[in-house]
Amino acid sequence: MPSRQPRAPKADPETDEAIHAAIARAVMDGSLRAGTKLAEHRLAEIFGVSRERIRKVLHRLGAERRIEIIPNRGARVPQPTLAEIRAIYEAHRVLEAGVLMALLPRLDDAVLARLDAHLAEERAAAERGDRSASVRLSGAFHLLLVDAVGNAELSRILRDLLSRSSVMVSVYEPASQSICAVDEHGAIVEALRARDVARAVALSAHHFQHVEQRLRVDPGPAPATDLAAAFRPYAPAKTVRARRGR
Amino acid sequence: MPSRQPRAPKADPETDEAIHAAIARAVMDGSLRAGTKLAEHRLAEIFGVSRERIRKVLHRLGAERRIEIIPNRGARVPQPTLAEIRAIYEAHRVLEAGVLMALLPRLDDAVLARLDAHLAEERAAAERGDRSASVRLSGAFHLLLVDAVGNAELSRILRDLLSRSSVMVSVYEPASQSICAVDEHGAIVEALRARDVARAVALSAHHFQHVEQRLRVDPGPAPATDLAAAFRPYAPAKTVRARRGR
DNA sequence: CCCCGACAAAATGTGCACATTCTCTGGATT
DNA sequence: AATCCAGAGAATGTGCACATTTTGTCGGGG
Repeated sequence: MPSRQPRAPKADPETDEAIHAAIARAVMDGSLRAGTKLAEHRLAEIFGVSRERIRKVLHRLGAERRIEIIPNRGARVPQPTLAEIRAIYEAHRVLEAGVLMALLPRLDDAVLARLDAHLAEERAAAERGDRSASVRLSGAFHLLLVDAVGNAELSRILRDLLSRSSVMVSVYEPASQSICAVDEHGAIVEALRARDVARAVALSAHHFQHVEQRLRVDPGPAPATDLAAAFRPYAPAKTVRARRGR
Repeated sequence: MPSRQPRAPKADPETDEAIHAAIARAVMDGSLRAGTKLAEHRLAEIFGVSRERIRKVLHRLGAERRIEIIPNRGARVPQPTLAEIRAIYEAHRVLEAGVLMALLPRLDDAVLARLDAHLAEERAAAERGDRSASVRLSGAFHLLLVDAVGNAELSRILRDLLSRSSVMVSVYEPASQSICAVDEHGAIVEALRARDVARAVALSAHHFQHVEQRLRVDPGPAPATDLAAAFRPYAPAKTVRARRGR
């Protein structure tokens, strides 16, 4: 009975994390078309792991609201409504208003120096025309603000919102324009330096409304629907079989 | 070889939800001492289900930050530091400041009427001396505020914070005092009615700081550590075996 | 007397096989 | 001709057995 072969001892403790990050990234940067089905068996083949492991990762992603899981019907890449996306931006805006008010008592030269340094980075990226870096740094600016408050809970909540809003940027945001105008970030910092909270809050709200209004009404063309292609850098070549002409 | 008995076909679709709710409640209302180990096998016995089902529920609770899961070491009832609890209250306070500002444009007679009705309920509970209802209604007041904004994301975030802060109330909150002074809630509503946002925000902040300062430094006596006893209403009697004199 | 290493027991993690549910296709009936 | 039902195929859900890791204990050495 125990004709059991030794079985590959690849119980990497960080494999789960890698798969989780890979799927989260693919969903967030738009490599996978909204509505694409994430079949457990396909993903298990692509990543070369057992189905149970994929299953666990998928459920975790579902709990994080990064993908959508329907009982007995599997996981799908979510297809958020424009209204839902605006709701996330609005939540971010409301939260940041509170953050700015809470930040005032903790605002010192060190924090302002860090913000100035970050603004310099943002301007450099904008001048280089590096859109990818601009998007990343633009988000990091808001994280810098909330981190300065020194409350881990707040940082975690805002980080979550930010990661989910960045999902849709690639779909709903017109590529021709830069995401966050650096000047708007700079204006917020100046208001903070002058300890004018009301103005900082107003600038922040205006900033977010600016971003919200720029969102396109209809989603852009679907990027890709082939799972294997989306995860190519992570998939061993041999596991990418000829896909069925479904 | 297939001497497999039919096996109880109890694949209730709502069993998971019931177990999840039971454990969440037990953790949140303090039936289980902070630090208590939640062994999968014990819980499986108590609830009369397979270990895998408990496992899934436990991991979900961990993702929701209601319990603490350490890889290869199992799940425990979290033992938050006073600092962590204050951080949650602070996050709630910062968030509510933003909520109050966002609420102003949406504030109409209907919302004010709902708030007034709620205040009446709170006062009634306080006069009855019904502490349990007071705690519940006090939390519901803040939910009412955020729900009035009409943003599902904000409501979800605040609901999560509230459920986690209510965990610790039973541990760190002195039982002799009422949780939220109804008058403080009433004052916030009055400030809103006068459309004086600055005052409403200040009152709200003062209110939360009031609650934070009342927290006891040292946790109270541990209520219970016996899993079977904590889940008694959910556990079939026969599964409650004589506990090992560990 | 204290500390360290190894062994044993128990708890968690994982893969596999089976059960259940859903989807899709093909055909018969109204 | 359109609709509905039935059956096959495929995908998800679940329990079980085994592997791995951790923890508590005992014995020997410093």
